[in-house]
Amino acid sequence: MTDQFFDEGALVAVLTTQPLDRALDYRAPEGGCHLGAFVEVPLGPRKVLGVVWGNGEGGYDLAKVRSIIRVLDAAPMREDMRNFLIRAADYTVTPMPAMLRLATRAPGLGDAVSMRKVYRLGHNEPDRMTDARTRVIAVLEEYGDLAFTLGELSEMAGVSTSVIKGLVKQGAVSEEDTPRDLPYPRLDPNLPGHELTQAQADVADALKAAVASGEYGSTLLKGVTGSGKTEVYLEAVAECLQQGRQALVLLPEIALTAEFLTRVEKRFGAKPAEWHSGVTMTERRRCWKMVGQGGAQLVVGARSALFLPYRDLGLIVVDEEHDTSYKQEEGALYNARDMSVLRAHFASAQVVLASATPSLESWANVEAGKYQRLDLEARFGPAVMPEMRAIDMRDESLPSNRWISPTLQRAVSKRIEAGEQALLFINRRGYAPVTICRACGHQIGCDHCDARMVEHRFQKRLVCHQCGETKPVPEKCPSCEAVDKLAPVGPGVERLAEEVAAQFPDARVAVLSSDLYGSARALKEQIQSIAEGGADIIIGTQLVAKGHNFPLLTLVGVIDADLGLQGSDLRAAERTFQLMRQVAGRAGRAEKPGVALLQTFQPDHPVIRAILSGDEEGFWKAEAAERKAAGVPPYGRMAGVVLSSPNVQDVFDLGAEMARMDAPLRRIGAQVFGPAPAPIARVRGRHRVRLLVKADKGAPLQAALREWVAQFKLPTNLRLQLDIDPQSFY
DNA sequence: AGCACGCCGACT
DNA sequence: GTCGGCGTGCTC
Repeated sequence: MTDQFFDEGALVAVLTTQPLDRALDYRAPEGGCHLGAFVEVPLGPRKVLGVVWGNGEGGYDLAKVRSIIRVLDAAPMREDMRNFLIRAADYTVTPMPAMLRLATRAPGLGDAVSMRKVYRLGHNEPDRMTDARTRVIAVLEEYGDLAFTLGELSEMAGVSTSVIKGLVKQGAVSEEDTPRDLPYPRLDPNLPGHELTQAQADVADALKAAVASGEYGSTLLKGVTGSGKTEVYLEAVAECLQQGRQALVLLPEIALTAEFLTRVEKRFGAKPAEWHSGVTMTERRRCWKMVGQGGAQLVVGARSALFLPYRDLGLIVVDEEHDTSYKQEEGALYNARDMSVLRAHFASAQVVLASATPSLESWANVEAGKYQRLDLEARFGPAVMPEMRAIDMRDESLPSNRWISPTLQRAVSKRIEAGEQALLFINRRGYAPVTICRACGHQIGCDHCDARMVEHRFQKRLVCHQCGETKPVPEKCPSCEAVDKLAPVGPGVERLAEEVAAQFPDARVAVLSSDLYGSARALKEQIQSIAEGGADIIIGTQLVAKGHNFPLLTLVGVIDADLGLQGSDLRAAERTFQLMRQVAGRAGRAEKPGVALLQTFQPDHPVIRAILSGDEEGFWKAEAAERKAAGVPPYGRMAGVVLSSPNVQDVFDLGAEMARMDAPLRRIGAQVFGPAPAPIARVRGRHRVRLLVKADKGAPLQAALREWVAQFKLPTNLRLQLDIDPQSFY
């Protein structure tokens, strides 16, 4: 299947990353170009990035058609990638240029091939030998055919760079140009893998067989924490590499990559390519290029790694597939989990969705026969699932502004005395979620958003978790001007830490909250030191629910298990369930059995009961029945529309008009709800109004939405954002 | 997205 | 008169 070639001067359509609604015609440049080529084209007075998308459409004054300036130094975009982008744009109702931008996020894509000088042993003898020269030659001889940069070589030989330059002049050392972006070290899939139990080996074999088929397929790999999920899917990666195809492992959290890279290195003898917001520009460019040339066999990354130009992608693993951070919430709105399945379709690749607590979507896809399901039940070694119990907060006497019940406190003390670790989980960052005036009841809000500001005592400031705005804690109430009446209300991690310090004065306490660490590295070091026993009590947010291994941990206390149960979010019950199970899974991963204690005011709530009884299938079935009855995802389809503008009147007017003119939606049996002020009604000075569209599962929702939205002319400055399958409903 | 063009109010 | 506000339209 060779890609079409266009001779010089041929009329071609080029899709650019500029927000135009269609491809424009250009002439193929000198030397011609391939279909899919990354090119630079003139657009008005500017030069922009584009991709050769097909034959020219014609119909434009031929005299005005301009020529492609040049073909960029990158492998042409492959047909499966082009088709994937088209379908992804269609599904998410995203304009093609925005979709193309996701696929061209390579720093320096437009640059000329970047070269650097490397040095190796030359053919001549130097005119005379000196100590320094001898050392240089010795280093080069020792490493045989390997070449080094000037800096590397001078350091290894312990000589100044001028010594090497002198040897180059005489031909004793040769200097050559090589491309700056080098392939990643080869991964060896034939190295012995982790020893697997029979059950694990069976699951691994099933995955390997799927990969070996060379066809599309999806598998839900369900395994409780510590069941060896990672080891098992790494065997599928091994099979994929053996087939000579590329593999991608998506992780929801950058903080998890470092640990994962080490595991890959242990299994395959080298580190894979890495792609997320934390890697340097140089590394990203190398990764993008090498993925396209086949110089990277395995990529580990965040959701955007899905848009890299793989040459031959054979396997996508979505680890912790239920994690909400797979949903991109800004710009192009897509869910990397769903898009993985789409991409795999076009690439004839396998998808493995791994989780201890799968999303209801994936569970339903298994029920519908779309995904294969493989379970890893047995835990590694002697550890068993922790015992889970509720602490009924109605029976506990707890003074105000205290959050650790006497029962929980006793349990923690016991663990510390035994030399074990306890984890206290609270899903709120900062010191206190609300700052209230005791004189007038005013709650301090953000000046730019409608969100309440969260006190961060650590930073000595109030922070808006919506827009990031910060300000100092005011001395007097901004509303009634009363002095010294502002009081923090409710618990956050920082405040809980304060209480822990007061109640357990001799314990070593570690706080794990994403905003306390400047870098992923600092966070990783902290996690490492905790795992080695550097703390008695760990206080953590959401962050601790994600896959870290703490062998000494035997008690998990959930401060407020009711958080997230209430509210209108349709996924609230599901999230609470997943979170509780995961946090509980932290306890007793190694030899010692663990206990999880959930503080709750609603011990009889079905979610709390399902968690405590461990009846997972029961929870899923009950939740599925409720969603089916309500006609909501995954048994119905939803889309969100957010209108935003600096002008309040504009958003409400258009919102009301859109709700009224809903004929295109009614034709497919869909309903519109709203307009309502979006749950955060103001963000960065823009007023937001939201409408929700609900349709039947089989309804052609996207087409109807396009038709519906096309009826309206947006005032300048008013933005309309469509969100297919919205995740959050706040 | 940029950038030019063009049509209205305030000004040296 | 003309400077400059930004709404409208075009880019092969």
